[in-house]
Amino acid sequence: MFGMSEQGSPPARPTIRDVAREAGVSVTTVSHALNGKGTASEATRQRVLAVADRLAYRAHPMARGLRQGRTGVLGLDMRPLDAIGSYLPEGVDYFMRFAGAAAVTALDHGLGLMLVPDLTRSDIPQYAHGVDGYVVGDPVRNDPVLTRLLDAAIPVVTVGRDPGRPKFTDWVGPDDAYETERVLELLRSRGAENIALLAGTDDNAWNVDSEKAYRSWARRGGMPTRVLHIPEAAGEDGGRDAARRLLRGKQPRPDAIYCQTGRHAAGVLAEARRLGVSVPRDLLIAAGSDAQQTRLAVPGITALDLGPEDSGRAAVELLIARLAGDTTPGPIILPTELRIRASTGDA
Amino acid sequence: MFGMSEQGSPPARPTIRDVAREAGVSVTTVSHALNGKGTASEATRQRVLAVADRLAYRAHPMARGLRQGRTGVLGLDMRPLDAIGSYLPEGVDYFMRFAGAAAVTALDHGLGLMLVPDLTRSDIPQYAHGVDGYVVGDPVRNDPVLTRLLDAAIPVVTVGRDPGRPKFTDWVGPDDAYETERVLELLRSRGAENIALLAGTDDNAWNVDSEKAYRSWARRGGMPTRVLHIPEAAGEDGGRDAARRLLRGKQPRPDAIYCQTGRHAAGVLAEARRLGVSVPRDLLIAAGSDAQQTRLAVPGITALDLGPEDSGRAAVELLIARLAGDTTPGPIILPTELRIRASTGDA
DNA sequence: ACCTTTTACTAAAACGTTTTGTGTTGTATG
DNA sequence: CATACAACACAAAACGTTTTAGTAAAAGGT
Repeated sequence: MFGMSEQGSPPARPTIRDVAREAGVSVTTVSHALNGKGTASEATRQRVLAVADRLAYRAHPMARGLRQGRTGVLGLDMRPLDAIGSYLPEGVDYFMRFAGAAAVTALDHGLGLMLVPDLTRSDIPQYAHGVDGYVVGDPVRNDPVLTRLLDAAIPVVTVGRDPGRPKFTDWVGPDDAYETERVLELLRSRGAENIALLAGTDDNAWNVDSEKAYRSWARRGGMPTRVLHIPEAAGEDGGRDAARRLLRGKQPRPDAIYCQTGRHAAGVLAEARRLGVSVPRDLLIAAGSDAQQTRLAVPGITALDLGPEDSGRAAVELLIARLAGDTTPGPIILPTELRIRASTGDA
Repeated sequence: MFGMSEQGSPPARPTIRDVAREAGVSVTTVSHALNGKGTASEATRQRVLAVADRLAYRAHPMARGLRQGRTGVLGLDMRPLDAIGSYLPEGVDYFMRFAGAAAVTALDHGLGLMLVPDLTRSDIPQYAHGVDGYVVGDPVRNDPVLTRLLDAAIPVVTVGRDPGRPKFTDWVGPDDAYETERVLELLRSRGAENIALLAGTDDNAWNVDSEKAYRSWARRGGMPTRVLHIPEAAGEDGGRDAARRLLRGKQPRPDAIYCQTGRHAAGVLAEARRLGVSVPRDLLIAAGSDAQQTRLAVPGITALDLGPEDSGRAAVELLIARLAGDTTPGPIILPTELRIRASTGDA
């Protein structure tokens, strides 16, 4: 106490001790007054608040976090981040809307959201342990990040399920199978009889469940199936290549193509046009994920708007509920919007 | 010491005390061994590392941050975040590339990046004080967030300068005046003799310096000037309205329009087409910011790629340098790329 | 042999907050 | 009058790590 060198000059940052000294009470009373705990009288409380305000006192989150064992910060595994440098705006659109909604939702609960670059690329960095829980998007089968976080006993909620963890139910997201059939039904109602699927190659539930639903739906409807697996990272080029094979190959030409990603769909559209295949007259196109490419294409491409804002919001809320001890079973299924555009023609 | 209930069962999360106990040394020696400090012998160090690895020990960032007075986390003021819910992807593209590069750069230095929703909307939340410094983009004149951060003695670097703070030099970004003239020179070289400027309404340096440069450049070249101020949030609709006024008004019709934002430019293009004005034959269009809209437009719109990745990288690096005590004077001027597309015709 | 420096280690303080445990006083009730 | 409870406050411990301050022993120099 006598060694406190701050006696000579004001501290750079006021601490709870400064407030206690000026208010003439103990640090316990200051803490109680500021946090609505204990039994401080109203008069004491007001005095404390006034002093804290005058000194611009703010609790140090590190100290508080250390004592309380939680920090008030959530982590967001920023999975598509690596692609930014290579200029793949597919993830940009979806992810930003998702991250934005997540951040706002966190803030509404007085929490922060920390962007953590793709944890699949490196071990969990030191600072990333200082969060109360994580949101991870589109886990792949037996996702390594999910493994790490679960091993480290860090609470986690995913968007989409991990195909290799059927018992992990802390996830939110659309019913991919149902949504896929929804688009297929639209294509059928617009006259399609031979629908090809352009799937991605990531081993995540989105791809897995959508393809499974496609095959099941086609079989039940007595329709032919044709699936091409194109890496998500191939983007529009991948879509173009696939369209060439589908529209110029030896097999019967499909009259509709359902692409998982909007960029694949944009590539298919561009190549169809180049090959003289008219959309939507000769070929219908739809995408399982809305993006700038589907919105700005001419003609606009019908797409499932997966509602990244809803996903971000729901994921954060589920994580907060889990942190608060809520054990309501997951998953939380979210609706989507089917944005009908010219690529699927008129009714 | 005798009250330590963890004696009966292993702690949920190993602490440095557990490592010390098992390695048979003090906690000081563990800390030194793990952090490359002190004078631990090599044999002791190896023993400590082995125990720490076996116990999966990781320092608690809160405790470390409290002791060291820094956390290893940077904050990013996510200014356009609010617009996400209203589906304005203008900011999405630029911001995501910016934030992504910033996060990766931070990680490369072992630091984290926390997204903090627009601080202009609320006071700095508690958690947001637990960062070592901030990156703030496009400050407006006497930016309130900058004011708050500087008042709280939180280190800050901006992308773009604050027009009301000529003495604040901790910023990175392009030389907006120079870059504006560059585009104007291109338009002139393509035959333009009457260039209109579509500026934004945010009172930030980007708008201020670009307009000033435009007026100065036109006066020096004996060219007429015409400036319309359109709110950034008006997006393509704003661009369309402006084009109507410029192309249908009583004043002489411009033969080129330079738009600050890519969305304004896309709106101008759409309206010109609707009015039967051919681009680039009758009208040249250029944008001061590259975006999906400028890239995907038909014809593609010539635009300045402001290099958000470079900005994000440079801002984080300058902030890290400042935190390390580096006092090299700012600002750090960054180059841009002029992406020439069909909207400005051929050479 | 003696003094100084280096090696190798430790105990305790420090960081700033919240929580636990306790004491005093006043009031209500049997 | 005695007992129980509530109001109001405080001191100290707790949280987990890093840094400060110190000591014993070994090594090096004169």
